[in-house]
Order: sequence, then structure tokens, then C-alpha cells
Amino acid sequence: MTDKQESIIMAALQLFAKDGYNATSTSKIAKKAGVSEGLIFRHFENKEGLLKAILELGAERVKKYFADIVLENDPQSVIRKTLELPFTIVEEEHEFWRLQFKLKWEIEHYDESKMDPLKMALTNAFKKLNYNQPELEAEIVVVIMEAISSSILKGTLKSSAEILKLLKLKYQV
Amino acid sequence: MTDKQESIIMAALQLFAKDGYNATSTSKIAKKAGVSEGLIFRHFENKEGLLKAILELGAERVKKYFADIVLENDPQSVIRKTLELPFTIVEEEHEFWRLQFKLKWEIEHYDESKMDPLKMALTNAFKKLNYNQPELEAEIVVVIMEAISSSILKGTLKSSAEILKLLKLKYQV
Amino acid sequence: MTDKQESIIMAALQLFAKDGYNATSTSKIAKKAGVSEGLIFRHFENKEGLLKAILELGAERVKKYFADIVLENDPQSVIRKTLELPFTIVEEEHEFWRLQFKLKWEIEHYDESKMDPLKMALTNAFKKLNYNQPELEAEIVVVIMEAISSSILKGTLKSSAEILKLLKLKYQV
Amino acid sequence: MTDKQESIIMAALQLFAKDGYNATSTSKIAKKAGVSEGLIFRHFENKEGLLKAILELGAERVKKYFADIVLENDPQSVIRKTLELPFTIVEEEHEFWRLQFKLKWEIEHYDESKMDPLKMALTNAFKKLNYNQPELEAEIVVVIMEAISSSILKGTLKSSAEILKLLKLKYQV
DNA sequence: CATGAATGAGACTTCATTCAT
DNA sequence: GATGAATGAAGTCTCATTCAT
Repeated sequence: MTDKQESIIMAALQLFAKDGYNATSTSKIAKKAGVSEGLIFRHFENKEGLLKAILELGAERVKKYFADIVLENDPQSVIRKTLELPFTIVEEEHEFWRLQFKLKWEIEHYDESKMDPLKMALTNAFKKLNYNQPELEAEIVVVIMEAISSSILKGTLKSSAEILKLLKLKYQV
Repeated sequence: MTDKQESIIMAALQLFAKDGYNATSTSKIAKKAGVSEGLIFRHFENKEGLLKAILELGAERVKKYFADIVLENDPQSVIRKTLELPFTIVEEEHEFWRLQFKLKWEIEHYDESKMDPLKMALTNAFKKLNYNQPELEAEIVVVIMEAISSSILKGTLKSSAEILKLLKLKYQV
Repeated sequence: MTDKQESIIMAALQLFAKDGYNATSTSKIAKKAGVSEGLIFRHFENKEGLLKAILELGAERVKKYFADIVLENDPQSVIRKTLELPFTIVEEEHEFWRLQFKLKWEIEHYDESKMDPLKMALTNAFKKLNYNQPELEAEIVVVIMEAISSSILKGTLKSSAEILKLLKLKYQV
Repeated sequence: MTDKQESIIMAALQLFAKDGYNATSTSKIAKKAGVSEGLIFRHFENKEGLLKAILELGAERVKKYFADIVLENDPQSVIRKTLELPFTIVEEEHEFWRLQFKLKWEIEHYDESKMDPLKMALTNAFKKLNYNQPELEAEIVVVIMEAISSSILKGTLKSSAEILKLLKLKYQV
């Protein structure tokens, strides 16, 4: 990955996140990245190719975030870390994640399979804690986690710290 | 509202929901609605005007859905009905609600105030039930409700019936 | 000429004068005139018909302005009145005349024949005053008169009163 | 300035001059210039940008025409050359100048300042010749010069050679 | 690898005009 | 006579993509 390739990706990332995929022109990306418009197509074939590159980058970051949770043995820690996840997104990565969430709605068949390892880890955790329906519980936690993430990214969640505390209390983690 | 105005709105609704606002051209809308492209602009001034008309329609439907909950006296019913809400969306309205959710990400300043009455009703309900932090509880329920709605609309929620049952159990409603 | 016909003409006049013929839409005219767009076409057949109606109105006003000069016997008065003409245009008629001048450039074959009576009157006057080339003198006076008119209408003429005085002096009228 | 840029300007010049700015579509310009329509916007940003480019070209040509007069020392030559100016416009440049004159009516705030050097030169000349009101005389000559130019360009001036002779006689130049 | 001029399709929008009421 | 919904062509402009250099 050359320097210019990276700056294209970073520019696209920011613009896609701010304005959406369709509303962002390749010319704006090129200008922001400080490269010629043609270069985008040499490196990524077309606009969608650029999007895919960004999406893959997203999948990798997701894996990294999940790794720490999935490798955790203590079931309570698995749940706690999952709930904490949305609150640990650093400010600088907000636009990156905004884009990922936005794209879930924009792309026809968004690949949700990257959530599977987390779901399994959670299911296992709830099993160990003798919950009656561990799979359902896992799915609910994932849903809650995603919902809180998107609220945070959209900036509509108030008193987030207290909510986290309350959630941990409910799950006793 | 003439016949053609309505068919424009319906066509736009479906296309916006399927492909997104930006990716839908006014010419496609006109073709689908069976009218001339110019008519869209005579009636709605511009593409955004058409979007606003649809959004207002959405706000009205939201109000209608919420009315039943907000006017409820029994606190447990308030919570139960809120949790049930996502599961009561009829198939035909799916694309309409898909659009509403999609737009939350696509539009710069999406107006979230329409949730306020529901939040207040929930806060009141939790107060009556002597929860320690009724406002936080209300916010969590809203977040959960929205999350489940979006999962259902995206088609990524499995075993939705059981999840509802489990949630009701947790809140004893 | 009904009331509505008149208000259409007046509205068109003002808008054509301000923005030009091409840049003025029939819808703007209708709105300004307070009538339906269709009515314009019932009365004037098409946009060009409306223009022609205005042009004829212009020709009539020109005739009226010229009548007083052409019927004058005293040769010096003929010249003086011609020179004074641009300065006698009342403020309210400015946009009307602006339009007439603008159209001379906008219309392919603008009919200049309405100037003929004036030219003849001037030629006669110069003949009576024993100028060597009365026709040429007449043409120059007309050219000067038109030039000053357009300067006034464009608002680029300074010290117009003094210029008039000086011109009268030159022609001893 | 690439080849295509130039052919766009030339095509626009001719069409603007013939039909006016508003009545000329960018698609017609592109077709006449033998380029894609999009190229117009890549080079000139928008239709008005193209107009401005042409206008600047006009301002430069005006300067060139005036330079010879302004640098003249002999006052009579200044006046004579100014009067002769309209008659020296070569046939091939007619449409260019037609456009310049047409635009004075079409554009909201046409910049008249380019006449200032000429006016000053004339004022100076009349001063040297001991005219009582040199500034007024200068303004009149400019007005006459512009009027004759526009008559020539519109093709409504007859016996132009004699008129020039007569004017020179009047000013004894 | 990198540029940027050039393209052609299609975007949103405006407009003169028609026609049923 | 008068309305205003409706049209279809054309308008300006944007965009993803190509290609010679």
C-alpha cells in the first residue's frame, strides 16, 4: 500500500462518512487526497472497489476489537467488555464507524457474518452463567451493543456513562 | 392531493427505501409513478421537497403508532406495548420504515424529537414501577426498541418471537 | 383589452425589461400578473405573441412622442425637441424604454422604420436652416439622441443636464 | 489554453453574438466547438465563467484599440482617432463587438470602467484645445462614438463614410 | 506510477405549451 | 373567459471512467 493509496483511502473514508457513498464524487476524493482523479481508478478499478477496500479495512478493525473479547475466558468479562465496546470508540475513529453503520443501510447485502465470533463468545458466556436461553441473550446483547453504538455515533445518546453503569448492573458484570 | 401526487410519493417511497435517497433519480421516480418528470417539481419544488413530504408522512405515522402507547395508563402496558412495537409493523409498511431508518444516517440533521412523547411515557411508567433511574430505563428501552426495529427491517434478526418473549420476561410485562 | 390582458402585459413588460426576454419565464409573468399561466397563451398565443404586443405598444408610444416634434413648424424647435427627448422620459417609463432598447439587440430583425418620420422632420429642419448636408445632420442627431437615451436608461450618463445645454448650444437651438 | 479551450471560446463567441447569451445553450456551443458538453464546465466552471472569459478577452482588445489613442500627444489626433474608431472595426471582428454591445444590456452590472482612459485622454485633448467644458465634450464624443459603433454593428447606419467626414469637420480634426 | 484532459451518460430542474374542467 | 394540472423537450451541470502522455 503506497502513500498515495493510503491518502486516497483516508480521504474517501472521511468523505463517505460525512456525505455518504453516493453523494461523494471521485473528484472530491482526489482533490482531498491530493492526487489525480485517474489514480483512484488505477488503484481501485472503480468507485465501488474503493468502497470495498474501505469495508475490508473496517472488517479488520472489527476483528481487532473483537479479538480481545473472544479470547476472554471469564464469562462476565465477555459480557462486560461487549457492553463497554461502544464507549471505547475513540473520537478519531468516529467517522470511520459512522461510515460502517451508514453503509449497512446503503449497501444491498451487507455482510453481517463478522459479528458471528462475538455472538458465539457471548452465547458461551451466557451458557456458563446458566442463563436459560443463552443464544437469545447473546443476540439481545449484540442488538443492544449495536444500538448504543449507533446512538453514540449519531450523537443522540444522552447520559451514556450512566446507561453503561445500569446495563452492567442488569447483567451483574 | 391529486392522484398523481400520491403516485409520485408512493413511487419515491419505494425507491428511496430500496436504493436510498441519493441513488434514486427523479427520472426513475417519474417512470415508476407513470408521470412526467416535470410534475415532480411542480408539486414538490425539488427532490428534497419530495423527501420532506415523505418524512412528514412518516412523522404522522409515528405519532399514530405512539398515540396508543402514550395514552395508556397502566405502566406495564406502556412498556410491553413499546417492546411489541417493532413486531407489529406490517409487511407492507416495511419499506416505509426502512426508509425512515435509512434516512437517519443520510440526512444531516434528522429530527429525533418525535421520540420525546414516548420517552416521557416510559419514564413515567418506570417511575410508577419504582425503578431507581426511570429516565435511564426509558432511554434503554427506546434504544432496544429502535435496535430491534432496525434489525427486523434489515432482515438480520433471527428468532424474533422468542426475543420479544424474553424481553417481556425481563421487564415482567 | 380586458383587465387581465393588461396586467399580463404590464407584468411581462417589467420582467422583460429587468431580466431580458429569454430569461423571463411565462410562469413568472403569470405569477406577477396574478393570473393563470394558461391565460397568457389564450390571449397571446405564445410567448413571442406577448412580446409582439408589447413591441406594438412601444411603437405607439414612440409615435406619440414623435407626433409633437413632427408637427412642429419651427426648424429650431424640431431639433431642440429631439435633443430634449431623452431627458423627458419620466422615471416610471424607464423600464419600458429599457426593454425597447434591449430588444433591439435581442431580436433578429428589429423594425427601425418607426424612426423615419422623425428623421424626415429633422432633415427638413436642417434644410430650412441651410445646413449643407441636411440628411447626414439628421442622422447624426438621431444617433446622438438614441445614444443619450440608452446612456440614461443604462444609468451611465453623468451630468446629463449640462450635456443637454451644451448640445443645444452647438446646434443653436 | 488548449486547442479545445480555444474552440469553445470561439464557438461561444459566435453564438452569443448571434443569438444572445441566454438564448445560447451550452449543448449548442459544445456541438459547434466539436467537444463534449462536459468539457465546457471543466474549463470554465459554468456558463457564466465562459462568458467572463470572453468578456476579459473583450476588455483586452478594447485596451489595445484604446492604447493607440491614449498615447497620442496631438489633441486633434486624439479626437479624430476616437471618431474614426467605429469605422476601423474589421468585418471579422463584428460579431465579437456585437456581443460586447449586446451584453451591456444583458448583464446586470456591466463594467464600464474600461472607457475611463479614453475619456481622460479626450478631456485632456479638449482642454488643450481650449474648449469651455472639456469633460462634457469628452463625454459627448464617447457617447457619439459608442452610438455610431452600435449603429454600424446593428447594420442600421447609412452613409457612414459621409457621417465620419461631417463629424471630423464639426470638430475640425 | 501518475497526471489531467476529455468523454458521454445521466443528474436535477425549468420552461413553453396544451387541455380537461 | 379562466384555471392549473400535466407534459416533453431542453437547459445547466456533475460524474465515473478512459486514455494519451
